[in-house]
Amino acid sequence: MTNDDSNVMETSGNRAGWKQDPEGVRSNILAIALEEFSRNGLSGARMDEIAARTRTSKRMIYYYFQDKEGLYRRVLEEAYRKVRRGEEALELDHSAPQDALRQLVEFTFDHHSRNPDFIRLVMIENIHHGEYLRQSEVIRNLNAAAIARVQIIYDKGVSDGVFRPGLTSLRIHWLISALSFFNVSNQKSFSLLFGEDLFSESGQTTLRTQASETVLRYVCKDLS
Amino acid sequence: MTNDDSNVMETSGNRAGWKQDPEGVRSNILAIALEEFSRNGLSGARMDEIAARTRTSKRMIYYYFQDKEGLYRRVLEEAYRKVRRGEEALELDHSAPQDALRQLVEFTFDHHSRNPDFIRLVMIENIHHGEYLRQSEVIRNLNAAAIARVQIIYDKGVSDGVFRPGLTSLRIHWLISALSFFNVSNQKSFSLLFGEDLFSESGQTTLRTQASETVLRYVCKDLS
DNA sequence: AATTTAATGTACTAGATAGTTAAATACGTC
DNA sequence: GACGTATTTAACTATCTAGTACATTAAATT
Repeated sequence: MTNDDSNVMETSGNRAGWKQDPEGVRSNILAIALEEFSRNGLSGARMDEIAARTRTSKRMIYYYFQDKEGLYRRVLEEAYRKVRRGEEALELDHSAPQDALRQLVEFTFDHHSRNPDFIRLVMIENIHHGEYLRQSEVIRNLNAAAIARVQIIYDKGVSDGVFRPGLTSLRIHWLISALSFFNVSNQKSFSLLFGEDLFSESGQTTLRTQASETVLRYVCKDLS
Repeated sequence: MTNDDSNVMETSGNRAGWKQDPEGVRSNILAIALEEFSRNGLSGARMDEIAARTRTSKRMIYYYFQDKEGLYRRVLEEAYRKVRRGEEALELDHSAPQDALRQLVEFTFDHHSRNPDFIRLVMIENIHHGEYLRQSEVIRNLNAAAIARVQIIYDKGVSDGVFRPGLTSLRIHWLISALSFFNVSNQKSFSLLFGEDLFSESGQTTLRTQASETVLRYVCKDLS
């Protein structure tokens, strides 16, 4: 009879007073998982490691996200959402087309540079042949905006007579992405093979200018 | 007495007549390992799977390459060597600078496109922060040639008065690499988000032209 | 021919890792 | 305030995986 109480006490330990906080727990898991997947890749990341760094336990990860791939998918979605939200900060519509385009390129360049975790996730996703990106309708709907932004600037530039006609916003967007993405994605290999000059603070400033110059020279009718 | 013979026979199986072929075995292992690492990444690749696809056994992989990382390092080195050998095929020194540069860009664009396994290895290596690239002195010595090739063309163009001065061969090489690399590395994510148009056969032809145009417009004094 | 060395095959193991089982605790609702 | 559901904990397991021990055969050397 009297033993029951003591048994319960013995195993209770620090479980005495915990508060429920589903949303907090979920977002805490996602934040840590983003770091781990981004650092180590899908197969490289360890569920035990993620769990340990979390304020909760491994069981909760499976409770909320089913399995490792489910967690990865949610991390990917969340990363895209966050980055796209960040892009909405840019406001440039009433500038001259050349200025607007320059601003767009330099903003994108900086934005990628500030979000290396996101870049790494996209790299990882490409390693996996876009398998998980393909499964997410959410993400696919977030990206029309990027093309539309270029389209507006380009159309204005053409009708102003400063941009050459015959280009497409898709290809201009591809060019901007290529320069901004590569700058982050291949920073390690490039600096190991060719030196660190381009990736110092001043090197990056110059490279950003080079990027916008490159795009402008590609799009403009005459060189300014 | 008489049992000894039969015992030996029973376990001998297909091991009767095998020939030694160290170099063949080594290169067979490397070729399969390249495919597996390139497809699945360092932590994603499975030693058992590599061994199974090999004409030899797992034991031999460890015999020749010590451990998984040792194998990966050799695969990386071999891939760089092979790709750099492929680049030596290009011969263009006595063309006009604009033509030479255009040829160089389009050659690089195609060369990357033909070697997706190599591109994937470089992506994977960047995910690993260039950890293994850093360890290989072999590779670091292979890359001066790429810059030198650009330098020759650029110097000629400047002294001919067709290229603008003040640029560096390093930055021009960075630009060429960015366009050629991104085209392969981000093909999956880009086509999933923005459609497959750029990656059809005709789309790629146009994109290659866009790449060389981009570089030329960046480098040339006046637009042709 | 005997002996040594290099190359290969087979079977195994220790540890890592994704995922589970079973039970306890908080919270909303009647 | 009793009851059912959502949330959380801790300990456990089956499997996967890198790496090894040990035996064996081909070639080189003497």
